[in-house]
Amino acid sequence: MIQNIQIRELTPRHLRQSCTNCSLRELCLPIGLTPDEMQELDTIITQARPVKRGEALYRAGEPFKSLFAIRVGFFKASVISEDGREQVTGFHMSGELMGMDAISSDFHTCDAIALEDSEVCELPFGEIEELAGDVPILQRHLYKVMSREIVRDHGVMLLLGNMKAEERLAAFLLNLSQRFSIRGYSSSSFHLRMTREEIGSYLGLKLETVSRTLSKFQDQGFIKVQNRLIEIIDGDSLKKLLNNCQGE
Amino acid sequence: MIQNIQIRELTPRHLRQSCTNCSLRELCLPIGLTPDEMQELDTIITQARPVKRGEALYRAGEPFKSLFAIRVGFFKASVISEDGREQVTGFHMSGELMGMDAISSDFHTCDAIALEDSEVCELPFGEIEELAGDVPILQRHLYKVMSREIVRDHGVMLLLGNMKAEERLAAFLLNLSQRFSIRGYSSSSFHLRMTREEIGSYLGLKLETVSRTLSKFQDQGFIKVQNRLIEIIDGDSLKKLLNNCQGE
DNA sequence: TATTTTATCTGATCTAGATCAACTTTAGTT
DNA sequence: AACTAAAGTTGATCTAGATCAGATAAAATA
Repeated sequence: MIQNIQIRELTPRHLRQSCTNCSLRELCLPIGLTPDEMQELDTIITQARPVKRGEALYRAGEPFKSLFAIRVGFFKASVISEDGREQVTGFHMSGELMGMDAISSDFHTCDAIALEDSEVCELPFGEIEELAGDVPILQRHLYKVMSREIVRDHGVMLLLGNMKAEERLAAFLLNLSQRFSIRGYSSSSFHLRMTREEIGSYLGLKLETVSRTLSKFQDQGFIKVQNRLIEIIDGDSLKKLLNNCQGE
Repeated sequence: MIQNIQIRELTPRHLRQSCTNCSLRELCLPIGLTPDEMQELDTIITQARPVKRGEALYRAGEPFKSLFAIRVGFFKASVISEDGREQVTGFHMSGELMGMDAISSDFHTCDAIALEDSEVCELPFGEIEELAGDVPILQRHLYKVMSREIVRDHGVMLLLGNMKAEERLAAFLLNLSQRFSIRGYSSSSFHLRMTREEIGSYLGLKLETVSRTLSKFQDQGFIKVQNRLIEIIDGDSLKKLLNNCQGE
């Protein structure tokens, strides 16, 4: 089930904790560190950095220095081929870690673009790595986060390789819904931060198909669409659409 | 360029070194360990395990204990949806590491099936992890290998989301060719270990389309196809096919 | 507020690749 | 070697989604 692939360690409770500095406590790093270890982690992490809508957090080809944890906001990650075609590889929201693709070559391989005014914590990878050598739970956590990204990518491959347009859109909406819900936002009503074209790029569809399919869902009474505001009226029907493609 | 995404640290020279035990020396772990560290790594790694063609190395849902390094042979990794549709997420050959997707949840999320008689080294993850805490170069290497998998997956997304059937097949053949070449095998003549259906699953195409496209390439004089034996006659034309989709 | 510019929707076609079907070849098995 | 099952090829159709085109509508900017 594509909408369950995005397993999270975040819970609304964690999000609700006060977040005085840019610590990862509330973000994406493990519960279970000692106060000392926490302290050390905090010293590594630089001040929160704002990224305005439309700005790049990093771009493919830039040298890799840090991972980034999204504190608030919304990003797209995409690979651009030389002729300018864009493949969106993911949409990322608060509490998620970006930039792991860059570890392998020491250069970023994607662009990361803010789709709304955002704030990130910079995690200098060298220092994180060093600390991880001393703090097994942190090391383990990094492996898990990277592994989760791999699992997520496999889910997208399944979607792109096997699903029909309606199934892709349904999976996409349910996945967003679930992720907003986990962060304490409404699961039934949310604002799309991306264009139809970006959705299409992610789902391997043209923007017209995205638009048409959303309209169709609206006609069927599954959702209500007002430009980028989505209201999910009948999530069960959306899920059924997905099951048709997976469960017998 | 899809065929360049698979960056490797292996060189034919490494492969040609004698390989007395199942050590990772020749496989996929870093050059640069001290003899002592090597020693320690060797003690962790259990005896080479044979996997017969058709057998599963592991299956989705099984508890995760170890990563596997392919010593010799060829595997496919795939996610199976409940209705039985298969999405092949990758083909893996000697020197590659499998099972990293399982770290996130402690359960395997893919099936790994041998496509020819193979041999793997089992790397108990708990112990590897522990050793990595003491051996920064090993730790770094693990991060890199996982990151590389993420990059590879993004390449597949680009392929599935943006490319036409001919482009996909061309990318696929060139990628295989390159990987065989790196391992000291011919880059211009190789045996496909997988069925047309498995190729299709990986590339998001039906087996008929795979078959037809291979025939077309043969008619155009790009390749020679004799069942599963592929001979690349005009690799430049294949590359040009790819450039059409990427370079302007 | 007026004016661009950019995003979205919807209809009318077109087409790449899926689907259906029949046949051939290869590989396993007795 | 004969037999069976599995894999591959090729042709004929069909269709989901792409493409092309024009009309709105929203958002950014002057």
